[in-house]
Amino acid sequence: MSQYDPTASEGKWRKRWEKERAYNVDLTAAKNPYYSMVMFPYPSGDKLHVGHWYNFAPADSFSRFMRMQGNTVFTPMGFDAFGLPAENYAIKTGVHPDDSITANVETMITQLKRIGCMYDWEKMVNTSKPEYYRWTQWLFLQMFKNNLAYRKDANVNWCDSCKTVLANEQVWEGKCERCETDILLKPMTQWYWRVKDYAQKLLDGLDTLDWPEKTKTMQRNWIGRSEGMNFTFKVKDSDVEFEVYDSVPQTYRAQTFAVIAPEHPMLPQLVKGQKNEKEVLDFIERVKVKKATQKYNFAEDLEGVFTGRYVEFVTGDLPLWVASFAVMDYGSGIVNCSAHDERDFAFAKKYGIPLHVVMVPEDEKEAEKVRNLEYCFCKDPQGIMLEPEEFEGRRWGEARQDIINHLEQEGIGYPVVQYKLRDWSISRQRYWGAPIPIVYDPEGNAHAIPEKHLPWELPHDVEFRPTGTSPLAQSKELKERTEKIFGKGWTPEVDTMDTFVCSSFYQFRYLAENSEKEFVPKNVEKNWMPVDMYIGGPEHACMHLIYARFVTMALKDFGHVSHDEPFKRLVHQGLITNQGAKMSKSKGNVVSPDAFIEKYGSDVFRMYLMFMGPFTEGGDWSDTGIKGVDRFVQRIWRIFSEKLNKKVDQETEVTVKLHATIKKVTADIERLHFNTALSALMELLNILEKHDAVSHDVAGVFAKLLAPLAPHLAEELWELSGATGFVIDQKWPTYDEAQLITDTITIAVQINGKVRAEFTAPTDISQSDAIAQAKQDPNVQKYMEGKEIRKEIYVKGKLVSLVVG
RNA sequence: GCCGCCGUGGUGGAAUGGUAGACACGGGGGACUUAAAAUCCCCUGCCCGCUUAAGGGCGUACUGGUUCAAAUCCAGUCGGCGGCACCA
Repeated sequence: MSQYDPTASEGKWRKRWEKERAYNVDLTAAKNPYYSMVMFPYPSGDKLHVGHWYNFAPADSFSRFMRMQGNTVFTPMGFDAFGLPAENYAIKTGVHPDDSITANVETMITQLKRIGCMYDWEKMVNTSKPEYYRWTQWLFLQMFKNNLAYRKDANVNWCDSCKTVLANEQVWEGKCERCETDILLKPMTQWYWRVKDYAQKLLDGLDTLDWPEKTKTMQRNWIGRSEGMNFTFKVKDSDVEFEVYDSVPQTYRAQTFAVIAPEHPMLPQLVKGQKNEKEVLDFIERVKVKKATQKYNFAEDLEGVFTGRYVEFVTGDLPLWVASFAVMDYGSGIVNCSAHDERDFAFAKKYGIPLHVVMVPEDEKEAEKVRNLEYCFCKDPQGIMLEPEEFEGRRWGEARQDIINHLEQEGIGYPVVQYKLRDWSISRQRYWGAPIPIVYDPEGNAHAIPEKHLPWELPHDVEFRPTGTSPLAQSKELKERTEKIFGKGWTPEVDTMDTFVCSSFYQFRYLAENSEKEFVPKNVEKNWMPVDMYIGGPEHACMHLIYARFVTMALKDFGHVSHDEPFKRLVHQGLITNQGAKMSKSKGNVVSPDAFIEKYGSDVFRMYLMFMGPFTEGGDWSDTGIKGVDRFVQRIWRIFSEKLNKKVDQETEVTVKLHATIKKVTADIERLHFNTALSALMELLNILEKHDAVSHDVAGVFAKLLAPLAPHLAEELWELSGATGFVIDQKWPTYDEAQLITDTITIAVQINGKVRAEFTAPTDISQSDAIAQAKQDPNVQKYMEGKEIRKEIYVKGKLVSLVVG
């Protein structure tokens, strides 16, 4: 009895695929292009972990399926190679990031190849190589040229341990996401990209995408569109005016005070010369740091101080307070406050600021409580308006638009739309990233580096030890290069770009085949974009996946690409945990695939991951179940190598099961239900095992159905079945609906909803015959005895339901 | 607090209105073997019944509802997971 030897077989087929360039795609000539991508990995020094396999292997199975369906499938692979880990490693060991990354990429490629994916390695990208990051810089220049890049002095999130600025997304509960050090504030000049300009477009585009609803909802919340009105507040005894945003302008009459964010740049000027100037300034300093460095808690951290200033509004002169809860990055940083907002209400109560009620509940008892300021009544569509008098008696929800129109007519305010989304800070005070292609003249003005000087290379002569300034500032070579090209006194920008910039456009660079001449060939881009299927983790829902969409939209507006959206269909794989916990080095619960691959081969391992449960749900790792998949593989091999026979009178049972399996496996892989596709194949095998011989045709179909899931074994089986060529080049099998029909069927009989009997009948039995036959069953008769039949239902081919009573 | 998802045997899971537990893992029993591994066969939701059986009851987190029929749809409750949370 021959044993299947996965190690020998898998190596053999990988070599043959490579030799015959089975997975290399001619991008210009492709028919039915299907672009299938996974989120590219970071090349860490560690080996591939279960999470990588769980992402890449099922994604590959889907790609293989699409290929056999007649598509030219392009699945590239690359490396998101810039970023902190390599730099931190360099700081620790002195190994240059370029060296460690190059080595890591090499070992990672070897490991990735063992999965047996259809990657077209000729189109690989590595974001840390000059031939890639010249385009990262080119992208920056496009943004700069089109006024989507700007510089702004801002308090940035500063991690004193990593010595770097962090994006809002990288701050976790006031701590650095990486090292958990408390964030400090540091004023710095940063480059920003105007994502906010695209807020509406980013929002609208979501409706066109085949993405998980959950992810779309997360993006919608992240973008945070809100409709309301702006009012103008003039500061009393001053020329200063503020536009103040209000999302519930219905209750504008209730406004009795206003608050300003502690971070507001005008604040020092406003309080200058006030009696309590020092008190206010001290408060601002303290709260600013507190807000930036720890999670703000509405109830516990509610505090403020009176500025001594008043603002003029139609409701009178409102005292202006500095309040901890006011946010600088939303609206104008000034908030109008009323009795009809939970926070405002709590704040006013705490500091004894007068409140004025303009809306009450319908219930008179409750209304009385609200009038007496016993609790805050807000945002209830049924609330009854007391003011303004033109709207007295109307409902809060229903009167909204009328009040807005009224306010607009009266010139008190004007409608506006606000977004929570903030512009993207792309500057990083780090070494290991793409240098920002900007130089400064002796007066300090920013100039774009002309494209002919790209790639603007990352200098090599830097110390990695963080000093608080950007590492590039130490490079003599960079300084000299800048002066040589631009003139004496010119200085280079020393910040590098956020790695999310690198990963925002790689889908185009795969298509460019690393071309130096163009960002992406127009015809290829038009033919292949958008990406048909993008598979990766849900953790990127609000960063990478918004940035990539923004960049694509911007590039389309600049005329470089032809579509607004980069990823037509998105799927998130589930998470594989170990003993219920996320696998991590610190917990020491990381499962290494290596031992399993060694023992069972890559086909078994990837099938086991898929067999564990639904792809999008992940699951908890267990290493006992893999045996079952190994047995499946060995049984396939044994059955086909022992029972294969040219002359087989195929029995109906086999034919029916075969067609049913084709149908089920096809539907299941389409839905990414790999677990049930596999169980269908196991069922088919269980049937085949009962028969003495198996035809070459059946073996061939089995090989094809198996090809997406176990690519190596399928080739071996295809060869065994006597066929030539690669199984992956074959057409996906089709089933014949007529062959699914059996001679007899089993019909269940329900009495009052409970199954009491079943009988076999000809497939084409009529409704009346089925019901008649059901009634003849002795057990059924027992339940019908002395009772009247009230209703008879026949579900074709499945059951008879009788209602008696 | 808000939004979303989920809850099924000892375990992973299957079934998206039509015979709950497919397919596996684990467990029990048997065959083969000097023995073990491997392999093969049978049993395996819980309970009642029985020499064997026929049959019956209960059962998809909980409580109700809709329906001839509910794991599936609706309402509420409890538990778990994920995201957001000062956005005026």
